[in-house]
Parts: sequence; C-alpha cells; structure tokens
Amino acid sequence: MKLATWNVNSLKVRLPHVLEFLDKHKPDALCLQEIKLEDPNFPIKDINAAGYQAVFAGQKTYNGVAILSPTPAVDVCIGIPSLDDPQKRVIAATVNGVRVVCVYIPNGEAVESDKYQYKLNWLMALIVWLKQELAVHGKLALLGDYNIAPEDRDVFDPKQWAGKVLFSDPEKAAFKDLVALGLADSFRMFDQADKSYSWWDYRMNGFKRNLGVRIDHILLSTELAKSCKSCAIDTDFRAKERPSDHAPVIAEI
DNA sequence: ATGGCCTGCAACGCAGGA
Repeated sequence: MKLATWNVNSLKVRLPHVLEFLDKHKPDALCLQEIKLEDPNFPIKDINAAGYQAVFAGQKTYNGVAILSPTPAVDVCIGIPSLDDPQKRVIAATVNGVRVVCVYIPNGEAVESDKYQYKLNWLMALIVWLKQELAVHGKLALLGDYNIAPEDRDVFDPKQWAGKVLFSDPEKAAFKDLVALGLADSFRMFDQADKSYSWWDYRMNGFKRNLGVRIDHILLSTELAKSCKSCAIDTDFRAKERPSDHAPVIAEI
C-alpha cells in the first residue's frame, strides 16, 4: 500500500500536477494540504475521472486539506475534536483498514508572534488527540506538512536556522513527543541522500541551489512501521514549471 | 541588502506562506 502527502499550495493551480502524480505513483491514499478552495469548488470531477475519490475540508484562500483514494475513505473526521479551530488543517479517514491522518500544522510565522503560540497550542492538542487515536487504531499514519524540521540534517544550514521558526527547540520537542507516542519517521528508517529536503523557497533560486528544509513527514504507528518498505521524496514535482514549493513524500507500507 | 517569489482576493497592494 502506498501512502503519500503533498502541500500543493492551491489545488486549483496544481491540479494538473496532482493528476500527473496520481498517474505516476498510483497512491492508495494521497493527503493534500493548502488546497485553498471551498468545498463547492473542489475539482471532484477531474479527481473521479482519474479513478480517485476524495474527502475534503476546504477553506477560502487559506489552508484546506483532502485525502484522495481509489477506494472509499470511511469514518471521516474533520479537525481535532478537542480544539475549537475554524482553520481547516486536519482530515482523518480510514482507507483499506489504515487510519490516515492528514495534517497541515500551522506555520508559526516567527517565534515572537501570536501565530507561533497558536502553533505550539495546536501541537499540544494534536498530541493529546493522537494518543487516544493510537489506542484505538493499531494501523495509523500521520502524514502532512508539519512545518517542523526535526534534526540538523533536515535544514540546509543548521546555524542559520538555529532558534528560528520551523527549527526552534519547542517545535522539535513537539515532534519528539509525537514520535514518543509510538510513531516512526518513515523517511529515516531508510538510507537517504545527504541534503534531502521537501520544501524550497521560491525566491533566490532555492531549489536549484538546494537550499531546502525537510518539513513534510510520514509518521507510522509501530504496526505499520514494521512492514514499511520505503519512503522517498519525489523532487521531480518541485522541478516542474509552476511548481508547488513543496515536493511530495511517498511511503510504501 | 531583512528583500527576493507565489497565491488568492480584490483592486493595482495586501496577507500569508516558510
């Protein structure tokens, strides 16, 4: 079974890339973040024509998440139940017996900002909720844009990134708390090339110079991690014309 | 050199991303 995640930075603009991704990788579940459109505008006909179904929680202009799958996604849950948050950042569903949790963790803007506090509070609520979910679902995958680079090797210049948002100690601690729930970072279960990243700034030729960070992750419950065969970032989609600034991540379980 | 680029909304500039 193939699980994938991709922050598409507007599904309207990136629909051709998403359809190409479905054709290339044929994922059993593809989690999308930042679809940036309201539910009535979701391109369901094009997705269906590609042989996929979708569940989604859209929002105008900002955020918005979806799960695409060739088989039905059932027991859909939108948002973190305990968190009163109008921002559409979470959708969870069961696909082929796997609990797929798609998250768009807040960016945090800057460590001094209110948005950073919102991010930390949001992460605490996520951790409490997932602890309960893991008790119910042995096969659980947490996929998405975490907006956290967990280790030095996940940023192009750890000294420059030290203390900055995406790489601050409280954010890295929250990532470790997620792992401590019994979730494995599937990407690090395998040998990977040095300087492997999932996001590059549009500015300054960030991608061509490989000035990136690894902030998109697929975490797997112990039961799923045991049978995980691979995890990779497909940088081809970041190299295309008019790309998302994120590359998709794919895990085979 | 504290910007650069991209998206959506709406209106010709802004917020937000990371």
